[in-house]
Amino acid sequence: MERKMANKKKMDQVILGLLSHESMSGYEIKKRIDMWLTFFWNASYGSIYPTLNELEQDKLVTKNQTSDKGRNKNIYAITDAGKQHLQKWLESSGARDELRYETLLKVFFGSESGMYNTINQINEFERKIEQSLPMLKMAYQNLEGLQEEETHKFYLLTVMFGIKTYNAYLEWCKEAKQMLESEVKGLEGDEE
Amino acid sequence: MERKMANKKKMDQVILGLLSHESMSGYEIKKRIDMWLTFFWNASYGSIYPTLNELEQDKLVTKNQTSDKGRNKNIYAITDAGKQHLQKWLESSGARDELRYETLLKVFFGSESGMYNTINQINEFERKIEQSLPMLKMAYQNLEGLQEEETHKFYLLTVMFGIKTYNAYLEWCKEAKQMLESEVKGLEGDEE
DNA sequence: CTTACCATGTAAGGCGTTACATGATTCA
DNA sequence: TGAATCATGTAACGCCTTACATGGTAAG
Repeated sequence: MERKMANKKKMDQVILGLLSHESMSGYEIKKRIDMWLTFFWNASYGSIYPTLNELEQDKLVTKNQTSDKGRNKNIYAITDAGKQHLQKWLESSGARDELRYETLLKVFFGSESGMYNTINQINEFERKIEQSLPMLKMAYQNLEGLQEEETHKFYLLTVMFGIKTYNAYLEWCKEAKQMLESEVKGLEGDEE
Repeated sequence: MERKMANKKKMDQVILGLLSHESMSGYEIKKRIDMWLTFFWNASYGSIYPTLNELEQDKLVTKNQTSDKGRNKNIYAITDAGKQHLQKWLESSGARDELRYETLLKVFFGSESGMYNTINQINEFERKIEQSLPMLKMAYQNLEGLQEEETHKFYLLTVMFGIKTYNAYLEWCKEAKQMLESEVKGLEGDEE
């Protein structure tokens, strides 16, 4: 064992990271990921709950079953071993940063579907970005005011990353559409 | 069947797209992906060759076995059905654009490893970007001169996207490190 | 009363990489 | 002669989402 991989499966670290800030349930972990990490990381229950069990078996977290008004809830807490595990990963090098943009694929093959279609695809992309930006900007403003908490500084950095790249995306959308539209004007009169 | 999915597996479209430009072998497809799409899409032989067989069975491509000086080579060509399939996808909406940046995860949990480590992680990220940018800029300059070819306009758009976002990343690296370093200066004298 | 949310989990299966396996040719 | 590149493919397996399954509580 241990021959393959050496990479992948970062769910462990995401969960340990969140638990290092605060003990919580699997359900709450999912909410935090969707709230704070969704811009650059995603997770489903189908990977969260099994991972929590693995982490418990490896003694990196402990499970505390509580019942709040008859409703069962498993609160997980990180152990010292878990903190060490997290730290080791945080200090390791070789981070994998992956982009997988179907929109760019469609743009790349744009000659097969024409300029109008490509413009439509860019518009759809632009709308998605424009819808996401306000949330990032709100997060930015909220975090700016909460600088006393050590963790917030780091949250802020990731939010800044999101805002910067999304603004770059929007600029690109404008320029790309201009390029494509200037092409169309050159052909003026050819279309009915 | 057809109940699940409705999304995913874009390898078909990537291959059809490349073959719509030019007939080629699986090996050559891999090279093209690594050359042109690597910034926003990746593929391995383990997914290319099986997909080519599926596409052939579905009559979306045809295989032509040739032997070039005793060396066997399978040249694939897109069929009319394949072109229709590609077109349908190009014109469909709901593109999935996904980012998965481990570096940002490490930054987000930066409070657990400290400012120095986070700066190191950002430096590593910065170096990777700085190494990739020259290739994108070269591609940009090459494509600018070849505007008569219809396909090149669209290649250029994706290259522009890459350059713009990478520049935004580098800006972020600078700002992020400044924020973290100003923090360190505030504590000057605390370290031995 | 019914919708939304809280809460936990499993099963199936798609997707894609890694590693392995093989062998020819080209170039230094 | 040995390394790099050309060229094709498979097996194993890890990762993750989707869909399913269940049931309680809060709010309108």
